[in-house]
Amino acid sequence: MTSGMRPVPEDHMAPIGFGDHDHDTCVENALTSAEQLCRENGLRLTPVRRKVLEMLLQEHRALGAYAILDRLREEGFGSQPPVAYRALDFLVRNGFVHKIERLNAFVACSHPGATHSPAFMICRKCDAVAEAQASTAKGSLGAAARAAGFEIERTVVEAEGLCPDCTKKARK
Amino acid sequence: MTSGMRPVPEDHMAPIGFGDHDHDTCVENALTSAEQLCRENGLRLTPVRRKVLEMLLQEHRALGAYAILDRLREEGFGSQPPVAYRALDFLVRNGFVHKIERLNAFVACSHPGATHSPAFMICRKCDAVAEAQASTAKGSLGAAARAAGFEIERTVVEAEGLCPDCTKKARK
DNA sequence: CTTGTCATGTTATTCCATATCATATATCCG
DNA sequence: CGGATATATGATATGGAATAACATGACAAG
Repeated sequence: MTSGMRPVPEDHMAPIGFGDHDHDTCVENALTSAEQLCRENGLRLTPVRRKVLEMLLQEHRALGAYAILDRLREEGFGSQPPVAYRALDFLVRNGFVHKIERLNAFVACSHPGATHSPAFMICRKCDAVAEAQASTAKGSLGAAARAAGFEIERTVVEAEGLCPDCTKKARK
Repeated sequence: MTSGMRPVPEDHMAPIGFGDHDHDTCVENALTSAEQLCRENGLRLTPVRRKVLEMLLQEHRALGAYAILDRLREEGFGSQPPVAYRALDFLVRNGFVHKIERLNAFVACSHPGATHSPAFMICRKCDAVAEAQASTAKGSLGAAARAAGFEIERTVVEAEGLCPDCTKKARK
């Protein structure tokens, strides 16, 4: 995704929360749009890469590299770590997937194709992950960085806590 | 640090950047104040824990658990992973040390004793780490979280980029 | 003294990640 | 077309991060 970036339409930004939605359609759409994005940008969404993206879209949770690897093996792909890591590297580099540093794990991006610095809400109970925009960090951290002479290139913002579902369950 | 928390005086907040400073004194002071904080709060800053804290204070960089472990071995402490991880756990739990998720590594806190949600600036070239305040994330992320019904308990904010020194060197 | 708690030691295992070398498959260009 | 170049996969090995599980020691409270 070195070129062809464009802001994503608002209506695609909406369903990034913990709410219910038509998951099959959601996965379908995401895969189709990923294919198109790759075509437009001369990227190769090879079978392994597509499979890994599909797996991550199926979950709305972070998957570890070895969980991914296990499933790849079941599907008849190579089963050595580099297979998963290379696919993940491609998907992360091109904005289809994000790494959750807190968990050393990966989630599908909620609105690929958009230039964005994501922020994540991670449920410590069920590992669900929701993506939001993190224009925020530019604010006071940006000021601190300017003051210190530090050049920010990338920012990781990850909030840990309880998702709506688990909050409800906890109250019972 | 379950009690006895108090805002840290402004003059202690200042030297959190990348600038030069009298390092020996800085380490000394930090250790002394850690000891006092522990005494006040009924915490035991045992030899291993003290040593680990001292090591982290010596560097102004993140150290991996195994780097720490190596040095512990040299100093005659136990050399199995749990030794380091337990000491680190204590230091993190009580606010003397922070974990840098991006690096799977640890840094000494710049102003322990203060209730704070830290933000970090991490140099991708030399691994130097500076700590700043992250009141920021409460802003737009907080709004997103409220909208989604997500209860934030902790926030990780880590900016990656080039520190002043490495920026200068890069320009040459 | 014994019971409980906290800290440490030790062994083993699991998970995360990458270096390296070999092989295959596109893609570009003469 | 055919060869050069870049990109993708396969496979082996290894290193680093993290924790589970079990045993021992130190010490304070009852």
